[in-house]
Amino acid sequence: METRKLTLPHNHSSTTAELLETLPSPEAFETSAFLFSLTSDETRLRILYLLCHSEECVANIAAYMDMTSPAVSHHLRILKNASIIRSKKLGKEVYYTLADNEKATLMHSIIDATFNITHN
Amino acid sequence: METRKLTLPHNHSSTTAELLETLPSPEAFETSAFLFSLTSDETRLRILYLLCHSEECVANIAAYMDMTSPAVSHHLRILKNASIIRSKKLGKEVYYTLADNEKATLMHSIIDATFNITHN
DNA sequence: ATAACGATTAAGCAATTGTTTAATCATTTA
DNA sequence: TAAATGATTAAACAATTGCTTAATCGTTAT
Repeated sequence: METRKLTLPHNHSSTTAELLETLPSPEAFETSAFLFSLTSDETRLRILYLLCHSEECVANIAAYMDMTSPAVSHHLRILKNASIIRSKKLGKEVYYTLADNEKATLMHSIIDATFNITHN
Repeated sequence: METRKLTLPHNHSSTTAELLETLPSPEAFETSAFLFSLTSDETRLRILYLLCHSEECVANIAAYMDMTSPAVSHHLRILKNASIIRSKKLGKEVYYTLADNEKATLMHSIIDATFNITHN
């Protein structure tokens, strides 16, 4: 395993050098940024918020969002691929809701925390 | 004030209709999505993480990120405009660090919470 | 004063992303 | 079996975004 030796142009403080030793892994940064990207789109955030509080079929989500079903389907696939939501098929309809795992719970609480600040 | 009356195509459950009454405001969705967009870019997330734990000048951030200073400056401006970081000028150098306000604290704790999951 | 250095700005570009439209798949109903 | 309905897929397009390069601004040092 290769580790890059980093020499800063200006050595102002010692904390930064120490910090570099205890850094989250590149994968942690990558997957964290990806999780944030899921809710960085307003449309997707609204869909996810809805699914945090109910279980709905695509047609209803589309009506609620005032969007076409292909557009909604696109966002649902992104959230589903990320394992943030789950789906079940009943007849012709596919019902989506928040998944039951650590990542989904994290996203839910992050959204709630943000709304506590941005509300009003 | 106009409120849109929404009729869902399929009325499966009553919870969704109730949910629509207690929805966060459109502005809350907008500003929340914007906050998430700040850390949805891996580069910006790494910069913000660094500034959560130290105060550094642009040249050092650029060295740490292995990026050009214009590229770093671009991300710093985005974070600064969002009031997540603050800057002070000392001589030729501009030092950046996490801002001291509710939004910045929120972002910091959100990042920490996410790393707790994505780490390993 | 002028040269050097750190930082920012601006223009151009490549890549990514969200939406539209049309077509297809799957299930149910007539 | 054929028509209708809900959902997904795919291609095309517009808009956004992050980075590069070059130019400019501000401060310090020669």
